Amino acid sequence: MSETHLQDALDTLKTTGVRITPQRHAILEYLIQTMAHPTADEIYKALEGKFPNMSVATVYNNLRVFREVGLVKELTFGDASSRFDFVTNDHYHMICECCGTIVDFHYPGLDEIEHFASQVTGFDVHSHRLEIYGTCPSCKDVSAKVQ
Amino acid sequence: MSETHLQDALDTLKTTGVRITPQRHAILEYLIQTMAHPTADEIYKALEGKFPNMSVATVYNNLRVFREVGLVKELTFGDASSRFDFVTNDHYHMICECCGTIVDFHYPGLDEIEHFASQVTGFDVHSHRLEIYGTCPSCKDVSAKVQ
DNA sequence: ACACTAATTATAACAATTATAAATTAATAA
DNA sequence: TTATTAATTTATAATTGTTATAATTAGTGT
Repeated sequence: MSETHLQDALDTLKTTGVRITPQRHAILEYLIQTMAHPTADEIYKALEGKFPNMSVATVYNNLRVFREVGLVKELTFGDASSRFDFVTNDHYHMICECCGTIVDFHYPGLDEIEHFASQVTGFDVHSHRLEIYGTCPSCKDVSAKVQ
Repeated sequence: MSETHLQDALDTLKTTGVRITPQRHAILEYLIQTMAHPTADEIYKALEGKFPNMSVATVYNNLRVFREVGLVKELTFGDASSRFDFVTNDHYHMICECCGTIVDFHYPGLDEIEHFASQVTGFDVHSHRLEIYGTCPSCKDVSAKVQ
């Protein structure tokens, strides 16, 4: 399954005329395999073993390329650095305000609100972004024990 | 109307034990009056005339204070700097991907999806964030003319 | 008006990201 | 397969948004 994701991604690069370098291959592979919505620096550190000479700039450059081609989404929260998410089917993010964990969940698209907003504002709608914030089960446990 | 907003905000500061300084007064006033969802730097520049000696740090510090007290929301998009929004009643943001304009629109809360997500993930839900991206009417006009 | 403490200022530090230029390399066609 | 060429990587410096620090200033309750 993640194999086909990788293959599809590589095909996308090919058809859009983006060269497939070992670094790009590795970054994509890592993004697809991880569940962690990593930062650029985390990706950089994760691939340090395989590519001791890789520059941080390469990670940033390629994440930008992937985003432009639509393979990757950039998530910006309040904190310092962006997180990156390989684009699969539609899903939203539930974020723990205590420990920062991000969990994916699926929900039917919010067409209704998109349509409403378009009517009210006169904008053409392209996309939307939704995140839900709360406390994850394990942080709930911890705070229960502390009390 | 914005008068009462300001008064309410000052009351909130008083009851939470946050000192009311001329700088804080001015920042709040500016945030309430503007429709522009400004960045910290824009606020700083807007108040330069009134407070020639004010430091950027003061703007950042006070925006953090206001956020902690619940008077202000911090909006982080893909671009470099955060934008700040005085909290009134619930509204969402429609953002033009062409020129960056942010327009508010009202919509009944998304309780259903919050509840669903809570069920699926086991999180306690605190809040959510929704933005819709598109093209504003004036950018549509421009691109129509160019063609 | 005084004292106490928090807030402001000026400055430096920091951290994420981007720009630059030289060296390398993937893709293409001969 | 090899030569060519333009894209990519690397190393480094620069930039920018934001935060920390320490000294000075100024609100607020008495």
